[in-house]
This record gives sequence, C-alpha cells and structure tokens, in this order.
Amino acid sequence: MSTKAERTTAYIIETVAPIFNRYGYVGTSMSHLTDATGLTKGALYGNFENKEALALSAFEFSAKKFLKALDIQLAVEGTSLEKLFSLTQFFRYYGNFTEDLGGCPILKVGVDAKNNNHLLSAAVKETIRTIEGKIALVLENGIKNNEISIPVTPLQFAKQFYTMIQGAVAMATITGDNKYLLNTIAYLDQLINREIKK
Amino acid sequence: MSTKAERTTAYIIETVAPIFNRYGYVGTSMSHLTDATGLTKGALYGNFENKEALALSAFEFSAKKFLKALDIQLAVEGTSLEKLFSLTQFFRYYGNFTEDLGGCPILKVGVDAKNNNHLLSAAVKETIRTIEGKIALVLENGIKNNEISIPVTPLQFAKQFYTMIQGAVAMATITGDNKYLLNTIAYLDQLINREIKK
DNA sequence: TAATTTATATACCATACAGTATATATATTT
DNA sequence: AAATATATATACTGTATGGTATATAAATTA
Repeated sequence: MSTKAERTTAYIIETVAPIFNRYGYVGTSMSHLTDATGLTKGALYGNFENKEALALSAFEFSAKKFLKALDIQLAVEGTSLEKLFSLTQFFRYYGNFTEDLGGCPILKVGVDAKNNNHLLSAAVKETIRTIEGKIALVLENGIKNNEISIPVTPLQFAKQFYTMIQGAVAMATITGDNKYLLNTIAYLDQLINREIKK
Repeated sequence: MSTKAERTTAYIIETVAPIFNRYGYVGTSMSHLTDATGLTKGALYGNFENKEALALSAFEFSAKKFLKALDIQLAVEGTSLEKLFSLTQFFRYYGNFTEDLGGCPILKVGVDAKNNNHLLSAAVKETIRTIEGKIALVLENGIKNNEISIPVTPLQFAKQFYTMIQGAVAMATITGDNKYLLNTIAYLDQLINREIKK
C-alpha cells in the first residue's frame, strides 16, 4: 500500500492538472491551487520543488491519461482498419474526454508553454512524437498484414493523420463548436475507406 | 495628417500586439509593455482604458493584418483554382508571415483567451467566421464559373479546408517544425487538383 | 504506546502586479 | 508666440505573486 504522502502527491497532481491545463502556466497561481486542493502552500511546496515542477508533473499526468486512452483504442481486437476507426471514433467526442483534463493537453499546454516554459514545451513535443509513433505502428502492421496501402511512410501518414485531427481539436476548442471534430472525423473515415483500405 | 496622439496610439498597438500574441494575456504585464514601447504607464493608460482594451486592440490589429494578407492571396488575378493555390502557397511559409505577429494570432489568442478573457475569445471566433466566409466566397465563384465542383456546401468545404491548415499551423507552432505545414499544403494542393478541379 | 520521522499549516518575506491621481511636458489652436 | 488643450511621466496606491522559515500536527517506526 502507498504511504499517506504518496497519496497526497497523487491527489495534488490530479487536482491541479486540469487547472494548469485550463488557465495556462502563468494564468494559474499557487493560491488558485491551494483553493482547489484545500491544502496550504506548505503542503504543495513540501511535495513539489516549485511551480514549474508541479506544472510538469501535472502535464505528464494528463499526457499519460491521453496516451492510455490512445492505447485502448489502438489495442481494440481486429484489423488495423478497425483500430483506426476505433481511434477516429474516440476523437469524434474527444471533448467529453478532455473535459476532465481541462481541454486537450497537447493543444493547450503546447501553445501556452511555447514561449513561457521550455521544460513543459519539450515535454509536449516528446508526447507528440509518442502519439505519432503509436499510430505509425498500427499502419505498419496494416501494411504487413496486407490490409492497407499508403502512398507515404507510416510515420509520415501518421503525422498527417494526427495533424488533421489536431486541426479539428483546435477549431472545436477555440470556437466551442464540436462540428469541426465530427466533420473532420467523417472526412478521415472516408479517406481511410477510399484511399488506404485494400 | 494624423495627430501626434493618434500616431502614438497606433505605435502602441503595433508594438504591443506581438507581445500579447507571444506571451498571452496574463503572461503579458504592463511593465513588459512599457519596456517594449519605451513609454510609461501614464501614456499607455492615457491611450487605453485598461489592459483588456489594449489586448483587444492588439488582437484586432493582428487579425486585420492577417485578413489583409488573405485578401491579397484571394484577390490574385485568375480562376478560383489559382486563388486557392495562391492561398495554399501563402500558408506554406506562414511562419515567416506570423513571425512579426508573434505567432498565428488565431491559434495563439484563440487558445490562450479561451478561459481567461471572454472579449478576446469572442473576437477570435468572429475572425474565424470572416476567414471561412472569404474562402467560401472563392469556392462559390468557382462553382458558378464551372471551374470546380465540391461534394458539400462552399462554407462547409471552406471550414474543412481551413481546419486542415490550422491543424498544420498548430503542429508547426508547437513542435517548431515547418514540415507539418509543407506536407499539409502538399496534401491540400493534391486534393484540389484531384477532387474539386473540373 | 512512545519516540521519531515526516508532512502540513502558519506567518512571513521581497517583488511584481494592474491601475490611478497629479504634476509636468508637449501638441495644437488661436 | 501665447494661450489652451492634451498627452505623457512620476510617484504612489492596495493587492497578489512565488517562495521560505519555522512551528505544529500527523504518520510511521520502534
């Protein structure tokens, strides 16, 4: 069993993550976080060296949650095509998933940290690389199993695929209109069926 | 000729716009702005009611600059196809254009202001509507002149088109890798040639 | 349960924040 | 150029910021 201290650290991270995500690094104050957690500064600084370390742990928590969800979609039983459709289905109502996280962590933290926090910015880039790699792996297997054929490398296609999704995520986030996601996913599903399905 | 006061107001806006864009609304402090302009708080508050009004004027300045560039691309002599290719070419090196603005104002301010500033957020949404409308108009004319045919309404296609571009802008911004833009534009150019060109 | 280690709360830094009242300097008008 | 109107600089609010030293409380170990 975990110690009380470990549970407190975990509690702080999961409570704080959506706040950092929503309001950004500079937009989130320590008092904001003491309010949300019901703890004092002493507790927060006892568990984390400073605000930056806390924000970094918070992003890593959100990123891990996202990557786990991604894994679940791509681990669905069936062909690579079914895995891809499982993924697009996940993004169709991505808003429901990111609600608890305070928005898409890749987009929010990626844009926010760009000029404010190098460590955070680097962590986001690394996460993007991981995401693209996971999608590329599914494509590779699909090619190997003769289920699909793509005109570029798997990684290149994965990048293009995720870029389109992220565009819809950005537009849906900024405008508050989920149709951007629905329409983009409809487009991608068509693209899979017509262009890469063998 | 404009008065000294008007010129000062204009000078403040254009100096301040890229800073707000780069560091976000809360991430930009008034002292940050007095440093950049070489003026004092007295001057800034003499020309703008408060920080929010200043940020709003700054965004509108950036948005207008972007919309003007968009107009130039879409006003190029030729068919609707040539106008679209002129637009995609503009986005190929969009980073050069947005450098002076402190990044893409739609993306940066759109994501940043979402939970921090309602006025700014509304202004971004309005700008997006304008952008989509301008692209849709080109498509409408293309249909009318029998140059293109699209499977959805012009506005719907314009939204999808801009969403894809914005995805590449987001990924290029977050990762610092312009290839996202180059590859997305290559894809879009292909799409135009193969799917909508008559 | 007592001793000890560890975590949290309190009270406090110095600094930076947005914003303002007023004095001074600069444009503009006469 | 003088009078007037306007814009900018200065000096100052009160509050909030991230962070810290230390006291107190609560876990953990003996």
